[in-house]
Amino acid sequence: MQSDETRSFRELCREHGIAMTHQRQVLYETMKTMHGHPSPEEVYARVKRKVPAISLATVYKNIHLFVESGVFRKMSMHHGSVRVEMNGEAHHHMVCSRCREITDIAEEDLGLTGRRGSLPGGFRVERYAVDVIGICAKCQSATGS
Amino acid sequence: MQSDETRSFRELCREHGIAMTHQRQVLYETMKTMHGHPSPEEVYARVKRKVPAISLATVYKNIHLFVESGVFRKMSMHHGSVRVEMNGEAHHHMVCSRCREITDIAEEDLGLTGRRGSLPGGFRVERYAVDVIGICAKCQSATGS
DNA sequence: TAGCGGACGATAATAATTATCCTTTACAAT
DNA sequence: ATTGTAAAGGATAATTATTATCGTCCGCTA
Repeated sequence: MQSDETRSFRELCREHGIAMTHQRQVLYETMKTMHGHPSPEEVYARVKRKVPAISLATVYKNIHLFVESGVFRKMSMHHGSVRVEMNGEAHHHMVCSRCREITDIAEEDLGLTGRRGSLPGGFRVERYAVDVIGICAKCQSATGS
Repeated sequence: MQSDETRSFRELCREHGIAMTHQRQVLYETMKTMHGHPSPEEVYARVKRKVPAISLATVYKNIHLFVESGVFRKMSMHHGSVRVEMNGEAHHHMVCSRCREITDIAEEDLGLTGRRGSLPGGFRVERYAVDVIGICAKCQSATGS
């Protein structure tokens, strides 16, 4: 007997040309429930609850695999470590230069219009990653500045 | 006797409230001559030619000090290590997702229009940091893809 | 279901950065 | 100019994040 989740994950793996394993499935489903920009260590801690014997190396290897095969997106990092993007919508980031907190902002709320097509030097554009650097509301009220 | 450079660096230090040392002066003047986004190791290698006894730790400590006190700007990193921005003009970055090379692009060449003022959540905007993710010309011709 | 290549787990190794600790220097007050 | 003190430098140990290695085991195709 095979659950719906397992069946669809098996298909997802096939689409992306990777083998389906128990660890990968738990990893994938755990990550899907996480919000924000989890670090490998945070993912590891969560997955360990379901698969206690899992190795941190496996978490790293599969996060990379997911990113390379396009299952998840790696975000441009302002944290000190690799982070994965759990928000599937087109969006960008507001980075507080004081407390380093990173908040998502929807692309339409940003009101940015970029030139599509090609850029100087024959660079082929895949996507834009915009970081808005500034001061978040919390830090503004904290110091009054 | 004191050279003009030394005199002005002494002033710079005073303005930023930091002590003036020989190592700091050489570090500062060396970095000013470097282009692109040098890594601490690269800066270290260069400075070593002038001050062979300098320690890598000193380079790190002072790069941080320069960034914190506003002498130089830290760039959002897509390299694996901390980089300092040596281009004073308003510009953004094109990041090759294949070879990781980062090239500057002038703000006007990017042709983006941003909404100034405040964003959702009361976030006060200081500046935008745009990374254009894509494939550079070299990697395009290398694989033909 | 057999066989093989890839995946897993444990852990060593590496890279980047930071902390420690002792010596030396810069700077302000004398 | 002299000196006291806090900060800076140098050497290196420690830490953190990540990757490589390697023997064993499992998923997938024939």
